[in-house]
Amino acid sequence: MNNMPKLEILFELADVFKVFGDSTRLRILYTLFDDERSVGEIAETLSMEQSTISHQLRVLRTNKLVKLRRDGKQIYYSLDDDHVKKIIEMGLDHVLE
Amino acid sequence: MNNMPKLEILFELADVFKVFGDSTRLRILYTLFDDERSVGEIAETLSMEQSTISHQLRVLRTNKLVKLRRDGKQIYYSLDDDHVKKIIEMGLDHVLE
DNA sequence: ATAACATATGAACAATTATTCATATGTTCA
DNA sequence: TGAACATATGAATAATTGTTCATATGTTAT
Repeated sequence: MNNMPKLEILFELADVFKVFGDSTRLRILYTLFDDERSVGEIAETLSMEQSTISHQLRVLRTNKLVKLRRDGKQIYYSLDDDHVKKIIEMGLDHVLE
Repeated sequence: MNNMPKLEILFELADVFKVFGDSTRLRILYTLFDDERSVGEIAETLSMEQSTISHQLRVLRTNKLVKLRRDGKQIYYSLDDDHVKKIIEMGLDHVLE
């Protein structure tokens, strides 16, 4: 895999890593590691403002890292992709070595 | 792997992803995928200022993604870690799917 | 229809960061 | 020693971004 991807792909790639490059978003993703959670549950778990969580969930959704399901008044978010866990664990390997 | 790491680790993890979250740094890393290169070679390959490359190499070095070797006037950089390729390829998988 | 609740959104602000320019440091060779 | 070259560094600037506050949208039950 020695060929540099096209610039356009590189920008997308950088954007994906940018999404992982924020501790709030990482915490949200970890909250969703096992199960779906509503926005309120996530906010309470992390002791952060509902608005902050909602904004960041939008970033995660735009980048296809989480998906959502509406159930009545609540909206439940869950991981959208198996890559998510793998990418995080790869990064963790690097950090912990 | 359902346990959320300590906050301190999460910050470090976010920092690592932040490093990958910039297209210039990704391009530099790709330039080093196969072989070491001097700062000047990298700058010329990417058609970017020597100073820009040097600044970003420092970021990469601080985060242990590249290492360096001096040879005369030139300094040759190379990937420091097998994780680097793997993390990038994981991200690329996500982008390309 | 209206109240109560859950979530999303827009504007504003503070903080971070990538790049450039100018210059400093370090190395080689005459 | 001094000139030429390679790389690093500091300051300045422009752009991006995370959070908060206030409010809008959407849903349920009465």
